[in-house]
Amino acid sequence: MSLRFYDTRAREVRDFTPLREGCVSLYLCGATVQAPPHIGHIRSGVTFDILRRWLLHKGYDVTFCRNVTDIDDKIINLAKAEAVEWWRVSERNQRAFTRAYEILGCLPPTVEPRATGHIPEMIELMRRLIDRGHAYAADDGSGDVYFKVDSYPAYGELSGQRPDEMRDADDGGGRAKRDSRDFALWKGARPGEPDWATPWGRGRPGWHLECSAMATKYLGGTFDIHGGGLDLVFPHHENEEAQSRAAGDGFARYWLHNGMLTMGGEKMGKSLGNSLLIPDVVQRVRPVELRYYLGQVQYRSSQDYSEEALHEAAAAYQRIEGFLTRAGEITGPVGTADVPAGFAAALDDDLGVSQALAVVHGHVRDGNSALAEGAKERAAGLAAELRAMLGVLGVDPLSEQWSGAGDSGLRGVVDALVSVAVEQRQAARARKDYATADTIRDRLAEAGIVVEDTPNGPRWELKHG
RNA sequence: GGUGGAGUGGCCGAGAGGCGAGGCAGCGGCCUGCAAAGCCGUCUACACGGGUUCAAAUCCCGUCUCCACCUCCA
Repeated sequence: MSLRFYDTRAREVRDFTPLREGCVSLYLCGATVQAPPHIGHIRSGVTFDILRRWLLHKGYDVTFCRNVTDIDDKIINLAKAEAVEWWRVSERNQRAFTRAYEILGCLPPTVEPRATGHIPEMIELMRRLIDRGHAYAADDGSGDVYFKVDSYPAYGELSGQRPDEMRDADDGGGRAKRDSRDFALWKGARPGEPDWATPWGRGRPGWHLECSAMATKYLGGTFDIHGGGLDLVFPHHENEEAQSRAAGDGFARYWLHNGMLTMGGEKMGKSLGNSLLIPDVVQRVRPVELRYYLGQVQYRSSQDYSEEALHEAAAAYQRIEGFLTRAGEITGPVGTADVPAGFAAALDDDLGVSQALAVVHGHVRDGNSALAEGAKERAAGLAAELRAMLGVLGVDPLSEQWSGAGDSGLRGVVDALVSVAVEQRQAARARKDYATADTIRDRLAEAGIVVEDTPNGPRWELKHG
């Protein structure tokens, strides 16, 4: 089966063929860095990280551009409230995003451009739009530049909106708009706010312009995939597409949008006061378990966060992890293999992770059976395929990211210490002194160490969560 | 008012005209000194009301409920 995606614009699943054979250009609307990320932002990050890993696995050369919008009203207002420069706010939050992506094991983007670093590109794009009659500088000398929506008949095609049916925009700043649907490409300077010079006066970027400018700079006038959250379809992506196409670019060939993360059925949002921040959540489960949780639901569905579901996901992940750990202990280091066909077919079909996970769990079950039967080769083969699948999903417990290689020095020490206790317990068991044996096991458990008796003797590991 | 999406077993979540996704939890069994882990079995569900069909969770009509977007938003 070939790779296919649900394209928001076409409103259907389409076979994916890249513009240039063997290469995929991918643009993701990253963050407007006005606050630290909550787990909804990171769900989006994980979704597109899985997409990227799958494309890489399939052999594509992926150029992944994830932008940072480092200036907007909220950033400016926050800076005012804190009496600091605007860039201190955006830098601080950008670092929080970067940390969060790292903690969750998202591969760094090929390029991560920031809006304010691309003012010349934005000016050039506005120039093209004005020359073609699709934009105008405000007559009032404010420095505002607007996109002329009625000059672009296809406006609304991406989001399925009909301009006539839309509610009147009320974006406050529209001082000199000729039509209420026109949107600001550029906002004229206001006292005490950052601004940059343009041929139409000083000012700062409007929201949508930066993505068009940066996407085309790094990926070309036409590129393969544009991704982002479902809440960006309108107006952000509609406006991006309008700007770029009106300027003569082809822009995105496929539009992918991830569903929202909700809490109690309501969208998680910075402004809604129901944000769960990454540092809080990774207190409750390990980062890899959070990633597994966020990545287990098909990306277009909304996902309702709950503590219970989070812990269920952690339990499911630990089961997978347990098999790989035991397989490694019994059969030796787990090797590499390709992913099973069923897994590949599931991911090819619009990133069907739930189907893919059914294959993952099937391998875990079969692998456990193989271990129990002493079928080492079979177990090793299944473990290798399992690792390949988990690698695509970004949750391979044996990968450098998650294997905890950093503690290896301490681990040896702990192993030696635990071994002393375990040997004493074995001695007690041998003389059928089960009270002593159980006491030792209980005390280790209190210390966070789980001892299991297996046909190959006792083994131990650290308890999670 | 417009646009789009969703309602599945105790819970999370796939699927999409017949052939029990998967996970978590529970229960029973095997294993174990007892556990743990694991394996096997079990709980057979698709918002509601009609209809089409040999057959509907899946198609059609209607109803209800919820969500997202149309305003900053991943």
